[in-house]
Amino acid sequence: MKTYRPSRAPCPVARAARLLGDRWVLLILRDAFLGAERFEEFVDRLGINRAALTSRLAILQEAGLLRRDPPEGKRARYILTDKAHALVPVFTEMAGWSSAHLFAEDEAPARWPAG
Amino acid sequence: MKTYRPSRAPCPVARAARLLGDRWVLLILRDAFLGAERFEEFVDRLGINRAALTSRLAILQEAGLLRRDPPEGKRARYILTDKAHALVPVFTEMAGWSSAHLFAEDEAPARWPAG
DNA sequence: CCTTCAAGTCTGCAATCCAGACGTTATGAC
DNA sequence: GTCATAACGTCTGGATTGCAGACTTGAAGG
Repeated sequence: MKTYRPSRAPCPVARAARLLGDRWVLLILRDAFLGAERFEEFVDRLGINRAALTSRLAILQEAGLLRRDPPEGKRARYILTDKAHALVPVFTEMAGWSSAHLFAEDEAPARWPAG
Repeated sequence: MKTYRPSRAPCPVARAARLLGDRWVLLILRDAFLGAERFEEFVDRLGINRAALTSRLAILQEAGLLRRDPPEGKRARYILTDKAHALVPVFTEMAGWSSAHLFAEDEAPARWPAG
């Protein structure tokens, strides 16, 4: 199981990259911003393998971006913390850049956040 | 060798995640923004494996973020394209969030961009 | 021609990924 | 209460990806 050892590099980009430089972490956060909270919900929406999801959820909890409610037991919800909500502008910038540069002219990027 | 198949998801975050959801890609772009241009320079600064660097440079060229000069042959420089320069605000937001949330109170984040 | 350096390539091994099966505990229907 | 179902993981085996470090190749300098 993949675990999280936070970076101690003095460069903030390097620290962020250790956490955010992972496809699943970015997609899980995206879906969490869009309202996903439960384990099965992430599995269904992302098509992620269950073991991979388990490890990413653990990483995000260790990093303080998700809180498990309840902390033990089944049927938990994964709730975004303030620290995670502070990431919204990063995602917004990323979505803006992506919409401008990763889509062909005849393609319409979906809005983010959705709504 | 890891190759780049761009995402065709309609969600811009999903497309960006395919490209930027990789620790090395983020760090290579960071160093390129800070002036790195040559293969050995990235190896020395990042401690990245040469094969891994080769694959990431190929991905960044396919994605249109780096241009190889000259296109063939040895002793090349890797130059950021306009598309890559447009990513600077994403890195700035990311560095701001990281500085605010990934550093303890008694730690001083290095500035980014450096200077 | 000989050396050095830049820019990869190759090899072998370790970590990670995924599909899919399985286990366990809550929850709701009756 | 008890039975069925759903939620939340764990486990296994095989494929893919990753890395360290040695090797290769071509250009430049002397």
